[in-house]
Amino acid sequence: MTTAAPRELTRNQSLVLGALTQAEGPLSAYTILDRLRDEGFRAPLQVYRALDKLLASGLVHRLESLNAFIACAHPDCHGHGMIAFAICGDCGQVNEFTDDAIRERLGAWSAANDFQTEKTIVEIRGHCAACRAH
Amino acid sequence: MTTAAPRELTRNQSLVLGALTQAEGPLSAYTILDRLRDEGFRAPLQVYRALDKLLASGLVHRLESLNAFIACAHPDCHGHGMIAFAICGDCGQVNEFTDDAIRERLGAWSAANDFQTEKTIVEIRGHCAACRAH
DNA sequence: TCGCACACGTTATAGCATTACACAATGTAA
DNA sequence: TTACATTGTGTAATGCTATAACGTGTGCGA
Repeated sequence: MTTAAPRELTRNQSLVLGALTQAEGPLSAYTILDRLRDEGFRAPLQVYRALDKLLASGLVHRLESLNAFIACAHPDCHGHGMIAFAICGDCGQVNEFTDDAIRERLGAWSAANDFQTEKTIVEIRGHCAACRAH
Repeated sequence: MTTAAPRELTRNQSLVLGALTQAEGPLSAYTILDRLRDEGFRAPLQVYRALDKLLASGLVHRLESLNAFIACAHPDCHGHGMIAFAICGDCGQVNEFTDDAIRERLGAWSAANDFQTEKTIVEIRGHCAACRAH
């Protein structure tokens, strides 16, 4: 997997990335929009267009099971092929991690089935230790 | 992981399951609704309520990256903890499979991080062999 | 100067999911 | 039997997520 061009960010892209970086958890596109109204954002498309670029460059990840977005937890080493997320349904905290064995197994399945992988989604939903401690 | 109670299906649940079984690929809730209008379905909630039960019993799976649903490909052995899907972005075909190594690695991460897993999502998006052959 | 690529702004619309209220059928404990 | 809880159902309204289809402006290489 290769890292996308780290081209300079535009104003809108920087604002969206900033909103996600400041947030302590994932944000929906519409929540981002609300948080950037003071900066002049008026329409969802302004957010989605910025997100498209940020996703392509690996600076932001999409959580499919949440329809939400989060800043990459490893801002220096984006671009690896498989990223997994553990999502606590109680506090909303997200833990980002990678696992070479999982990546290898998914790669093996793709090879065995002649399937060309474009994106891999691994998300585990559950309850974190802190929340389970009541 | 334990299989949910295989209680008898109601009429609505049977109709929704039937629509998904007949379909050759995943269906959105609104597509199911359209296909069941002749059976008397009028509102999205009729579909979503039936889907809730079918998902809980393992007869149907939700594809998070597609916001769509598909009948379980192994109707006899539902209830296993991790199911992976390979989704072709061209033809829409979905391949369902399991992998003990992946399940084991995700379980190891959960144990190491004191995370109680409730649901695991593994989806790979890409292009199947048939579609890549033009 | 022309044409192209890209980012941006706005309005409208499409697609996915839930809330809220009302009613009927069933099972069960008092 | 009465009272209550549970479960499934029907309908309308609403909310959340994402994209289509316009048009504008700017920078840059041919």
